[in-house]
Amino acid sequence: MRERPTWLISRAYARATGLLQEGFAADGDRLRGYHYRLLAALDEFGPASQAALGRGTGIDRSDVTAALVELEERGLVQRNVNPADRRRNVVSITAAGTRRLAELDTVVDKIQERLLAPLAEDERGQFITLIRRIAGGG
Amino acid sequence: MRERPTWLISRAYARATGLLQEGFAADGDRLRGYHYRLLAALDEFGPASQAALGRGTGIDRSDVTAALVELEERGLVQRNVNPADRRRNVVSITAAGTRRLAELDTVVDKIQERLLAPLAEDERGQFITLIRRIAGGG
DNA sequence: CTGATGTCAGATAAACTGAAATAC
DNA sequence: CGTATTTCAGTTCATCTGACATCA
Repeated sequence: MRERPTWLISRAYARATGLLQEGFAADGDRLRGYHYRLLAALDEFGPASQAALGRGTGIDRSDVTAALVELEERGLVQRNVNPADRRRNVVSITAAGTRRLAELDTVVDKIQERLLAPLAEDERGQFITLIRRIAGGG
Repeated sequence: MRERPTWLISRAYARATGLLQEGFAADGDRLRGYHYRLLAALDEFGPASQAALGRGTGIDRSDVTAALVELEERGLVQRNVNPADRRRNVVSITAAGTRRLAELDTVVDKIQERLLAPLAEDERGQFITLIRRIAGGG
C-alpha cells in the first residue's frame, strides 16, 4: 500500500476544522479560525503591523485586513496609524480581546483533547514537535 | 507559550494544499484533491458503491457524486447500477484511470518529499503513524 | 522610481447542510 | 412504513490572486 501523508494531513485537518467549527459555532459571536489565530498572535507577540501579523500567522494580508475589521467591530483589537510610518497600522489586543481569547482557548483546549485522544501522552509531544517543523515558522 | 496543535495542523495543511494545488495545476486537466483521493481508494480497495467510497475517503456523499461525474467524463472511472441493489452504483477505476493515478502519484511523491523535507528519515515514519491515528480510519 | 502597506473585489477548493427521488 | 443511496442546490471557511492608492 502506498504512503500518502499529504492525504493523511488532509483528513487530520478535516477532523480538526470539523471540531473547531463545532466549538466556535456553539460559542456564538461568529468568530472563526482567522480571528482566533490573530488574537493568539497579538497576545503572544504584542502589538504589530498588519503585514507582520500576516507573516507571523501565515494569513494573507488581505484576509488579515478583513478579519481585523471584524475584531475591531467587536472591540477585541484596536488599530492606530503608526505615526513613524503612516502606511502601517499598529494593531493591539484590548482587555476585552484578552478575555475573549482566554475563553476561546478553553474551547480549543477541549477540542485538542478530543483530537489527540488516539495518542498516548508522550506521543502527543512527539507529534507536536514533528508537525511544528512541517508547518514551518512556528 | 501555549501549545495549539490544531493551529499547527492548519498550517501544515495549508502548506500541503499549497504544494498540491501547485502540482495539480501544473499538470493541466483540472483534477483536484477529491479526484485523487477517490482514484486512490478505488485502486486500493477495488470497485465500491459511492456511499462506501464516501465512508472510506472521508468525503461527503454529495461531493463524491460530483467528483465521480467529473472523473467519468474524463473516462477515468466507470459507474454502473448494481443489479442486486438498484439504488447503488458500482464504481470502478478504468485502465486510463489507473494510468492517470500513477502519474498523479509521481506528482504527489515529489510534493511529499518537499513537505517532509524538514524531517529525518526515521522521523517521517513516526510522523506518518501518528497522524494516521489522528486522521482516523486509515 | 522602487518597494512595502493596507484595502477591495473576486475566484477556488474543501467541507457541510438540507431536501428530494428512488429503491430496499 | 422506515431506511439507505444518489443527486441537486446552496452555504461556509480558508486560501489565494490581482489591482489599486498611499506612503517611505
